[in-house]
Amino acid sequence: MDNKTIILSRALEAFAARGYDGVGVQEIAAAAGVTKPTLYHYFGSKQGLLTALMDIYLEPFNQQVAAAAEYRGDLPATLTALARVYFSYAKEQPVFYRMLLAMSYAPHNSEARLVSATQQSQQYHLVEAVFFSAARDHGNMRGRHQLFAANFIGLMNTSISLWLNGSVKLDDTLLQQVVRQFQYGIYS
Amino acid sequence: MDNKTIILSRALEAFAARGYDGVGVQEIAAAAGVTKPTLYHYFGSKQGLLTALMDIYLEPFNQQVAAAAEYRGDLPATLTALARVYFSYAKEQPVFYRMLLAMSYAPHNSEARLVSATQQSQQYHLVEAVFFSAARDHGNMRGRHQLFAANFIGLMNTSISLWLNGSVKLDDTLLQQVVRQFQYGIYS
DNA sequence: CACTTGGTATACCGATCGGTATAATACCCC
DNA sequence: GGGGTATTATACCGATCGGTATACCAAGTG
Repeated sequence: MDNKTIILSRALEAFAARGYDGVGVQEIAAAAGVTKPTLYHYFGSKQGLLTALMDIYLEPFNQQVAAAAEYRGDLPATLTALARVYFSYAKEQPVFYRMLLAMSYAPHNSEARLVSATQQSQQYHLVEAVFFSAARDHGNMRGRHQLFAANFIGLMNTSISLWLNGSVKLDDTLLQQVVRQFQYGIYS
Repeated sequence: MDNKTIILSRALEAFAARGYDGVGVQEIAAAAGVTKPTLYHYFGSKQGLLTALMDIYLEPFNQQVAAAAEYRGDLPATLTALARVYFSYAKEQPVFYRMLLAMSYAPHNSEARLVSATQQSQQYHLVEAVFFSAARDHGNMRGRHQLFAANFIGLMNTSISLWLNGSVKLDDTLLQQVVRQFQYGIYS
């Protein structure tokens, strides 16, 4: 691994463990076995380092979500596909997902939030679009896309959060439970 | 208002807006119109300031939750009462609730998380106990108390989060929706 | 009056913050 | 071998970090 990759890896670990504001650039450089100017050569700034992290890890995730979010008339199937993408990505990149969760709920004016907001809202809109399309087939859902999207993503993140803490197994059983739990409440 | 109260108030605003790590003690003192030694006279440390904030705001909240979490054989009624407490408290103390949400999802080793963890887990256990008791009447719930508690609190927080961003109205209609959305998924 | 007590300010501490100017390497292409 | 280009380290910047030693001052108490 070259230094650039090592820096990214150590930065991710540190940010996920103690938060963007809780970690100094110096510390990341030391953990990566380089000095600060090396880090600044590659990323320009602390914010640039976080942006690079988000770009690298979030892009493939967003693509998978976009693919799973294509609504073809079967809402349960679409939701299951979406949950499968979320669960499998969390299992693939647990450390990054930890950081992502913290940033989703970080204060609105924090530096970390500003960097992550754009790309995360993309995902949100993709999920929202699913419910917007599905409203053609389920009239009683109309006007509640935003709430549904937020609730569905929230439910998935709750399970992933429990899994990250070692409280549950993130398997197909739980996935079906999440989809069912959410779905039954929709039609009411 | 005396200086102690002013400091607490300004600290809450700052922490909620930019996070515990993102705000310096100096800045809080300046916003309160005092100097650092005054702040340290009352709270001893930055962590002490956060602890004082959590104690003051969380104690009445926890008491209300404890009262609402008494299960008397009617699960829908208990959940509705719980949601009512959460919603009304969020409306009463929106700035504090913002800070609380951020801390719930903050990285595990961050200073802010360590301070807030104890008191927040109290609430979590209260809600979990509701489902544990309800499992006597609804056998199919058995063994899933933790997941149910996390999901229910998560659903409420999602709504409150949307409300804090001005996306939804936090009224009785939404409250019923949350309870129903959650409830229908339980019995499956 | 003398004396304590709680609250506040001036001025300072060492450490760390994010960031950089400069220069020395190491490598590749000519 | 020469000339770039990319990568790295030494050493430093001003600012801010959390925290404190000291002393002043107002209010209450004997």
